[in-house]
Amino acid sequence: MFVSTEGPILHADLDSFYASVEQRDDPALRGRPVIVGGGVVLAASYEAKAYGVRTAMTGGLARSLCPQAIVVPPRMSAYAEASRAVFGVFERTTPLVEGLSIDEAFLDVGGLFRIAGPPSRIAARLRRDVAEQVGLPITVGVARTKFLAKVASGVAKPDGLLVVPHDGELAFLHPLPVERLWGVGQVTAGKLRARGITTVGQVARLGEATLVSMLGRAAGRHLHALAHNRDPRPVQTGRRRRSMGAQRALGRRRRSPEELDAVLAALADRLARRLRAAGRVCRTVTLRLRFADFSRATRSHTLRDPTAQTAAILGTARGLLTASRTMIENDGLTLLGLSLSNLDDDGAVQLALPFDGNDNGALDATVDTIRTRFGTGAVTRAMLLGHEEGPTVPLLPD
DNA sequence: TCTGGGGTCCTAGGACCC
DNA sequence: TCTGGGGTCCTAGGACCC
Repeated sequence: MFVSTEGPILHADLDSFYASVEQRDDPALRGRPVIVGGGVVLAASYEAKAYGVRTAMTGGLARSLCPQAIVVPPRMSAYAEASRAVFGVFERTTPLVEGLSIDEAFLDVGGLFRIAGPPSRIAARLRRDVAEQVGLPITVGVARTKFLAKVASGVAKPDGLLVVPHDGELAFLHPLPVERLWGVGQVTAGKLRARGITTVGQVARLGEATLVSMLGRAAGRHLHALAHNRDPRPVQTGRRRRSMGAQRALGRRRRSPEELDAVLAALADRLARRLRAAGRVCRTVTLRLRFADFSRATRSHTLRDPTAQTAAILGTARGLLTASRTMIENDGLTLLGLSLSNLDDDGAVQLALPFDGNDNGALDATVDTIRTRFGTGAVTRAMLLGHEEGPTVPLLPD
């Protein structure tokens, strides 16, 4: 983990990311309203947004708003690849990159002035590099703090660049609607609106104690600080994920216990593989349930010993599912999810040996060598690592 | 229109320990 | 016999983000 010194900070955010990748890869989609995703809108091109189509909207509503939209299924691997390429551009701009999601990041460019010029020039070049090297539009907000840089990119979208000058921070911030504040969603905006508060400037005039009594301690303090543009958080590289999850929507049809168990087993298997591929272990297994009325419930169990084994994770998940049987039968289950948290690094030692892929005998010999040296039980996983970017193939079952 | 899939952080009560 | 204050961990729920 590396923590930076002090701004200026860029917030770089790809525009309508999935839809832009689709338009990049299929010229027939350019300039036309594009919706990625079927049941729910995962992303909409700006041409579709002009008709009111929004992310997370149901497909039916989106099509009724924009009947001429072209709906394409998501291609997650293409987006992951595009994301890697864009983050490559980020890393060549500055080593101080904090990824926030697949399509946005903070970049600390303080200290680059002498070699790269002022932040506005760095940001302009970043946008040009992403356009030329990856073929995607990206918006960049520049400010002294993370929070303000993020607000700036939100205001500048799409395909824009906005620099908030040091002496114009509050003049920029205070006229904005409260929804622009990071962390203010529907619920919080509703609470504020109920008191007649619609702009950031109005929030700033409220005392911290008032905000805390309205929104709770953390949210109140957070909002108070942001409204006054106080955000000391540095750009942090190397942040690690704290949980890992997978879920499956089930529709409204009633599912048999056997069907549910099959879904659960698939989720546990997928997660355990991802956990092992990341070299990590978990201690807490959480079952996520959603019901016909869209209410949700979670049931969790914390293990004594951390694990990344499919069997241990699935066994725990099965226990939680069994304990939730009555709820599931009464309320109509529509989604089943599993989440792993309390993550830690796998303590395993990894030993890699060169191996001629054409010679199966060489693999056995390698495993034997390790077993002779470290004991029969020492080899719990054998992975075939490809040259360069090749896949990692597990050779022994867990 | 009838609602995906992947995450982060905070709150609050109870158990337990010193 | 009745009692304080502080801390950590676990569980469940909720807001929010992309």
